[in-house]
Amino acid sequence: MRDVAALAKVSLKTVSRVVNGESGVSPRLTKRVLSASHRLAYRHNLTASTLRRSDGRSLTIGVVLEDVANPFASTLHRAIEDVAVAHKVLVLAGSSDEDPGRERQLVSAFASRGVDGLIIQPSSHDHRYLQRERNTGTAVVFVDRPPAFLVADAVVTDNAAGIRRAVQHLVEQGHRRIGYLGDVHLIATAAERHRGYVEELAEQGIEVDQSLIRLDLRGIEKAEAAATELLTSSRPPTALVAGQNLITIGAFRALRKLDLHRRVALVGFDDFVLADLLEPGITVIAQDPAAIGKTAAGVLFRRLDGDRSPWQEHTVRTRMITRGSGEIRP
Amino acid sequence: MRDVAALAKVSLKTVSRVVNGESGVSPRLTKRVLSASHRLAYRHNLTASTLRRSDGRSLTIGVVLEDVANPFASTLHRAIEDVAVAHKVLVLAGSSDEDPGRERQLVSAFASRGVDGLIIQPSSHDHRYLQRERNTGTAVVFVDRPPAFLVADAVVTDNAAGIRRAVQHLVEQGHRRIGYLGDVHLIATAAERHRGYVEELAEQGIEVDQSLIRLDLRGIEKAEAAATELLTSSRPPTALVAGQNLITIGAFRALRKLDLHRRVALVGFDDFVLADLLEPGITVIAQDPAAIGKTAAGVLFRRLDGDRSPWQEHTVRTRMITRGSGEIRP
DNA sequence: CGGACATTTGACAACGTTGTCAGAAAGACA
DNA sequence: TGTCTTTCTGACAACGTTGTCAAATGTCCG
Repeated sequence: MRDVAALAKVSLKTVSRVVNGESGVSPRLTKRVLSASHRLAYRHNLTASTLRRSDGRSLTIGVVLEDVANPFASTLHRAIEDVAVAHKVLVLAGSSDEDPGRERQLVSAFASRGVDGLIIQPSSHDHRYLQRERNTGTAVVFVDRPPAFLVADAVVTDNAAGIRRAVQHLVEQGHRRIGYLGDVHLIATAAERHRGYVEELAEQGIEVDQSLIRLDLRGIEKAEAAATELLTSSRPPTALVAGQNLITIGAFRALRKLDLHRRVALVGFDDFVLADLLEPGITVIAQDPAAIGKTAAGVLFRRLDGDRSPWQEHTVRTRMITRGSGEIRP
Repeated sequence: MRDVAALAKVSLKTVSRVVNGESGVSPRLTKRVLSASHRLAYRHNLTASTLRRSDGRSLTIGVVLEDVANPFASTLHRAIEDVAVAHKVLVLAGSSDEDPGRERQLVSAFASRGVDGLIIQPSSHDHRYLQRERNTGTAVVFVDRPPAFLVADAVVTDNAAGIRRAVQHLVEQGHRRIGYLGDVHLIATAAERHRGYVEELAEQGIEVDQSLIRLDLRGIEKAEAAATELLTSSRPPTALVAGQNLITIGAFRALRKLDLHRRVALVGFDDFVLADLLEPGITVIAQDPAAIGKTAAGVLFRRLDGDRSPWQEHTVRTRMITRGSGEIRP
């Protein structure tokens, strides 16, 4: 910048003004500065700029995801990026692998780099530690799951309602023995979904049969094993509800191996690519990760723009996509 | 830091020494500083640190991907992150959407933030502009596709060899009329794959029939249309090679709709989830994005550690996964 | 033409840290 | 005890910017 100023024969401050697009520099000088900075291939140093600025903005936000390679998370990531780009902001992303310690490390590393805001898909079960970041002016928004022990903005799927829709749909097809395969119960969303299942059965006047429920299933293999167990029991279900992506795939694998995939109904929670190309196509309650990400980023930037309204939980609705597996009658 | 120094009754510089783990601070003072910084909830400001340091390291790298939500790219991303984490480095990620202008904007935004290195999945067809970043000490590594007009480190899949393996496999099953569905030819990897197809046919003594080849297919729909066209022509192929992920899916869709999925063979390039659950399972030439990412990040950090050896192109091998669709005989 | 006012420009300090270098304290040895 | 090392500590400047404030220049009016 000093070199540019020298070449353009103006002061440092004038160059700064031009670079930042501040008003009050005559066109003549602006042009001189621009041509000088172009000739010297000058590049603005945002590190120094951030340090000096009164608001300390780094034009960077941090995103903590369960795993950047997971399709749900990476779609979130992309939606956030699209909003960020429109604000000339870049995205630092990190994977927590469902590990609370890792989540905190990432937040800390982001904070050290002076991010303006954080979007967190939480793994931790206590977010009071984030109070410190908020006090220093960092905006925080949670996605996919609500925060614990901290009142904050969050954008979540309406999990219970989604599962209730699935159960209702199966009852409409004539099912009464509907099994449920759920994820680790400690995860707030998994608990919500299980709650939806229980509530809708009650609503439909069907008694909950614990022998048709398997929880704490992590990954395809566990789900496949649990589904196989249910399906080969003495009083098997005529339909299955899978509480998560990989569980749906595991359940389908089990159905296929037992050659029951055209006789037992299956509705999964969360859509996945190719669900339509399986035989039968898998009926799912689809979440909308892109909408979640877009909403969350929107909230974040509104906070950064000074929005001081009360913290709010935003709910993104699910959509049922019928493809065949959920329309099998008992 | 000033407050910590005051509370611990030491100088600023001593706090700095403790924070950076420099040697030569007595255990007594170290302890005092640590407890003071803990009491004040002090957080090291990496922005200021980067600005002042002689090497200017920001402990951040930038990654330009075609789309962070694309499975191939996000797997790359995750593999890079894992290596970066081990070096206490964070990852800024951005999507170029195959747009050269966007690629340059991202690189520029990363450079402004003082990234130590760049990993680029290129969309641009001229990378001379990166010379400037390299001159300022930023390490650059290309992934998935080689750079153009710039000699640099790159980590790529052995595309031609992979496709040759596919063709060879189909010939072994007795096929002679093998169709090829390829991606936009401007993309270096797509051209490589097409080359592999042509070369292997020559090797096998089969004449190339242009009526069996469709190039420049972008997305599932285009691929499906092209495959349908080939399959319904007067002299249709008995086997198809798909040059990319989405093209494979499009081709499979076409086969399914024409009810030819058990009569015409299909081998796809690049694996995808659930390829094993389709009927028949899809035989693919699998790339290894995790290995590409890991290798690229390894090269990058070696460069940052001072490796001055000549630029090199690293090749990651493909693997054929047979699942049924490629083993259909004519 | 002088004065009031608006616009444009620049000098200087400061952001929070680390590199340099010199000084103080502690230990070793005659 | 005095001197010479060695180890530890701190004062100060500097990194590349931007905020503040005052000075310089331009414009308009009576």
